[in-house]
Amino acid sequence: MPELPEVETVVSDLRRKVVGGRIVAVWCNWPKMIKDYARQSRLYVSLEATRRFKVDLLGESIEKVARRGKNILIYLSSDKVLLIHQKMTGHLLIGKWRIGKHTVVPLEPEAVVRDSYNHHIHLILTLSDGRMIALSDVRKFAKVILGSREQIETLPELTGLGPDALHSPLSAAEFFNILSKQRRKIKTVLLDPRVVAGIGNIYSDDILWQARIHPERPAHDLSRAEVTRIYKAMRTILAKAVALRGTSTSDFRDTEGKEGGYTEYRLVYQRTGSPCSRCKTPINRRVVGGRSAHFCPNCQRFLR
DNA sequence: AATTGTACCTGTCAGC
DNA sequence: TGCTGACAGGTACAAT
Repeated sequence: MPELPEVETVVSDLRRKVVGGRIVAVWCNWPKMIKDYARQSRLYVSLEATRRFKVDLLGESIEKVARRGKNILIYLSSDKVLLIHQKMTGHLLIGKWRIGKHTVVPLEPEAVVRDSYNHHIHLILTLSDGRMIALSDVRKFAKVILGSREQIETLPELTGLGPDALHSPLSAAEFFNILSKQRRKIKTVLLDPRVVAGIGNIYSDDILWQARIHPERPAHDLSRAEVTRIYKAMRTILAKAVALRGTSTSDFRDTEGKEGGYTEYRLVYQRTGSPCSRCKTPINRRVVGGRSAHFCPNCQRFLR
């Protein structure tokens, strides 16, 4: 779920609310979400590693928070870093809960109480002032990795990331050079974090609609003018979505349980059948690279 | 080497 | 009402 704007929203919340905090307790009821930095691709983590994860976090202070693609990096004292990836349905919430034997009961804030996320909280870091950072995830795809700064920053999923879709100094000309090496469909290429980091299914659809490019056009066939349109759309749409604190088409919420404001400005994502806001042609949906693509068959023609 | 398919999970919703 | 299948924001790895 969370794409660049949603992760950026969560990161800005963390910076404002928990930097300076000290971790005094760690609770987890889904050990598989804790990955070993040395074997981060392996599914299973030993009980020993889980125990060490908790012990290593105790007493650590949160010094700064950064975003790398869709990864959240929480820099701690003692030269440690906690990496969190929310994947499809992860939510980072800040509040207070009562941790029972089998349930987590929210004490505050009010906004979170009404939502079902409490039932899917699997990790809680308690700060010394009593507030908690909770990671909720219905589908349990989210992952966390704890290691030294060196260990985390050299993880292949970070070193292998392409330039940041919003904040990298990447120029339109450089973007053209990158895309000219890709024979895959442009929609698939935009979704590949090793090519460009931060774009997911919502914004890839909106970017391609804004740029008037069919999602199945091979990336290397795009002209300089077409790539420039994609580049400009990528920057403006992501900046707008960040300013509006993300999209809640599905269930994205910020750390207080509030929805994002970009939802009503969506151009095509999940608007199948609705009239295109440029030409009134009904929006199409088609599976591209295993993901659903929404586009205007008139504005975004395959042949130009 | 590049590209496509599969796995990881649970929930919701449409259709019968 | 209950069942079945499609679909949901991501990405690493296996298979081709």
